[in-house]
Amino acid sequence: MFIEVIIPLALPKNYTWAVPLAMQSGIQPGVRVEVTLGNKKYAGIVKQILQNKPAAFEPKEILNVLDNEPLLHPQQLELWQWIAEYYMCTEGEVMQAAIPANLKLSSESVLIWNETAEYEPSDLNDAEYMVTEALEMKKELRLSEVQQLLDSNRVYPVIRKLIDKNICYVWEELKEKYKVKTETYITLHPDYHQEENLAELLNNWTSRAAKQLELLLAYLHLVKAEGEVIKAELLKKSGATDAQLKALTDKKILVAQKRAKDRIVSLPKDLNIRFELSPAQEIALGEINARFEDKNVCLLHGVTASGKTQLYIKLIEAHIASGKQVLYMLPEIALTAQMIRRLQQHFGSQIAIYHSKFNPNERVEIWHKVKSGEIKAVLGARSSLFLPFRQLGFIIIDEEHDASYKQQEPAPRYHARDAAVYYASLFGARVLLGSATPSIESYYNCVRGKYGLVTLSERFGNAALPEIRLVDLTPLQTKGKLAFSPALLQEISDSLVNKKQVILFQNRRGYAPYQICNTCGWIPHCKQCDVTLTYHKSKNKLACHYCGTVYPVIQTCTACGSHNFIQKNFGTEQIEELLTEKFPDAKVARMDYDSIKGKNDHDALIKRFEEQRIDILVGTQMVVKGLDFIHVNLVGIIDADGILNFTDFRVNERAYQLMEQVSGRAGRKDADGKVLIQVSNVHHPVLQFVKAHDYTSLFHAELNNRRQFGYPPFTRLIRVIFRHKEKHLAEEAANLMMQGMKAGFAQEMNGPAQPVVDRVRNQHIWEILIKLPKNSNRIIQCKREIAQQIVIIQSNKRYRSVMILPDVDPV
DNA sequence: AGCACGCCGACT
DNA sequence: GTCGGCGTGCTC
Repeated sequence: MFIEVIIPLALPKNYTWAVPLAMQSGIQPGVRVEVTLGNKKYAGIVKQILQNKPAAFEPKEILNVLDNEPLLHPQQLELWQWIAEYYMCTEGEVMQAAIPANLKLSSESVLIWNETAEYEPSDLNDAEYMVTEALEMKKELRLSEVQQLLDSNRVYPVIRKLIDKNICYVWEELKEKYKVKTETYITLHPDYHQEENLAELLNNWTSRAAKQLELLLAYLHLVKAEGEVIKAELLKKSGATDAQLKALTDKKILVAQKRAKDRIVSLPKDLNIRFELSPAQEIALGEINARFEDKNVCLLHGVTASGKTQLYIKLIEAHIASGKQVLYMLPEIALTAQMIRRLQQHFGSQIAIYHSKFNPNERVEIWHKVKSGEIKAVLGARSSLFLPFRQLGFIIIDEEHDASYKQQEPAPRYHARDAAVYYASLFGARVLLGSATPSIESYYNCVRGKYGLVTLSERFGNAALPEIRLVDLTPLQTKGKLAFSPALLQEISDSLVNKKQVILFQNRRGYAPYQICNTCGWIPHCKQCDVTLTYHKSKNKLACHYCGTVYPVIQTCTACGSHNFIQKNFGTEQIEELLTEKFPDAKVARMDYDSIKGKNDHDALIKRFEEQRIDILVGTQMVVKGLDFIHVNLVGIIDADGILNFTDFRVNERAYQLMEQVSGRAGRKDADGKVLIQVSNVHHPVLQFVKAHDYTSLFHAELNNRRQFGYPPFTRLIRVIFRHKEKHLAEEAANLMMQGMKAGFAQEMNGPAQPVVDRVRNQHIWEILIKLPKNSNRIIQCKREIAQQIVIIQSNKRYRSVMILPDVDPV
């Protein structure tokens, strides 16, 4: 028997192993097997059983079958294969992204002391002697311990010497990292289950071991009160020690037993949570169900604060009731405690949360419970798509326009929304996309009848959409950029007087986006990236927002030696500072990547804002995503020009989404909301759409642009990225691909060109953009051609080290 | 991804 | 002369 196995590495293809007769009965697709590859061991996943022995090589035998039952269902393996093909990566890379870290095992080398070793200490150098000494004492050393001992990562030469000298040998140990969490519970020994036996024991207790008697009484008390007794709790409540308890168990009075304990504890379902849908929501719900009669995918276009979440809850309930599982995806950042609490109150232990903040052991437990079907619904970020659902009936992709559904780095560069639509088809499941500002692609799919469309144009509770005012900065900008126009200051002050809250949006972190030498115009740049450094006042450092490197503040201009720097533009940090100056009585807080360091900072800040312990919140993108604050009546966009002046074909779409979503934070309940947009380019067409909250007009205008310039949704894009620390090597490799594909794809190829930021972490970047007609054969052909070109280019050793990365459907 | 093999500079 | 740097090739 031979099997094709997926190894969690970027191997160009899957490898084949032989299965010894004794292990054959345990083999089926989806189980993990222990295999040797080179001189490491891995846990790979069986993809399929092969009928014939491969002719080209002699397969090695697998070492072990690691699971009694498959780790996943056939649909997951199918999804992996689809993602690998569609997004041009290996199945191993998909496996890396899909499986929780603690289910991926790889071996660690363990040095084993050779008992029969004979050696001359004088033959050994210092390092060898140190390791030998430690080995003789401990008999076993893992690679990491040797590294620690020698304070070096390059220990292999030393180990080689020791093996040569017969002092030790190496064993590759494959370790299961997942640990079952256990707790010890205490029961009374069966001898004392009879009342009279127990009474006798207590009555005849000698004066010695008073502490043990005390402990025993504490136990009896606790068991009466709680029904069962956990060791840790008993020791804590009685103040007894481990030794005293051990004495009682040794005397066979008490019994201590271990049992597995779930890490996943969910809130109990709150049965009092009942809510009624508004008439508009009822209608929308009916329409969604009607669309699902003949379409598998439906887009719910609901304005901000229209109560989409309530609709989701009703739909999830219905699907669970029909015995199916549900996946509810949100962008990572929108998975706030607020949201999680809301869902857990409705679904209790039926729902699990899954995102990057969960620890590896918890993820394994969720994995198994989803696989068994015990968990009915998952609320998660992008990666929750890979959970092993058994009977998936329904997927919700909320904020479907959000670009963070597309994974950028590393491979697989998949789009969770698009992959979800394919995944659902494997189960015959329905997909609901939700957004107040749908992506042009999804809305177009509705317009041409591929997806169903349901519109919810009324805010919940009949709240009005916020009034939007443009503030023209041009006449105000006599001496450089201005953070606050008088109009904005007035509105903020009004809000504060009325005890309302304010959100200010500025899409730049730090204090000043760049410093410039006032004498010669020189601007400090990152040494590794082609970007200006942002000044962070609180840390008094310059930071590169691309690679994260921090530099000391530059006092002297490198170009002219002058000490006269001025700061240009505003980051959130400076906005916050200026606000504190202008409104000394207001409580101001900042929400951006720098102020949200710890895992709970984000939730804590939201909570403080919710409780009105903050009056003005300044933030970047982070304030946009799905936050629901009822006391906000003013939203200010400090610098709309910064949003409108990108050079991407999606600028208009993005700018609209951003501004409409930020605006949506205002006036979510009864209060009138107001939005002030500060901008120099007042006549930018997108602003008119934002002002009128007119998504459909934006859509049609944008669709015309896309048609005219041949962009999605009328074409499919594949971007090929070339990266190398030598600029000309990356460029040459890109040119080679242009040449190589000219014959078949001359019309569709664009470039090579350098992106706006053409160097990141010392890597120069060149890109080719291919615009393909929506003809699936042609697209498949093109992908095949790209893959071939990569092989050809890299067979030339000059370009071996150039990174060539295909990115399908780039965002 | 490791890791071995193999070819060129700073040291006992 | 050797140790050790990392470029290149292979793993069923």
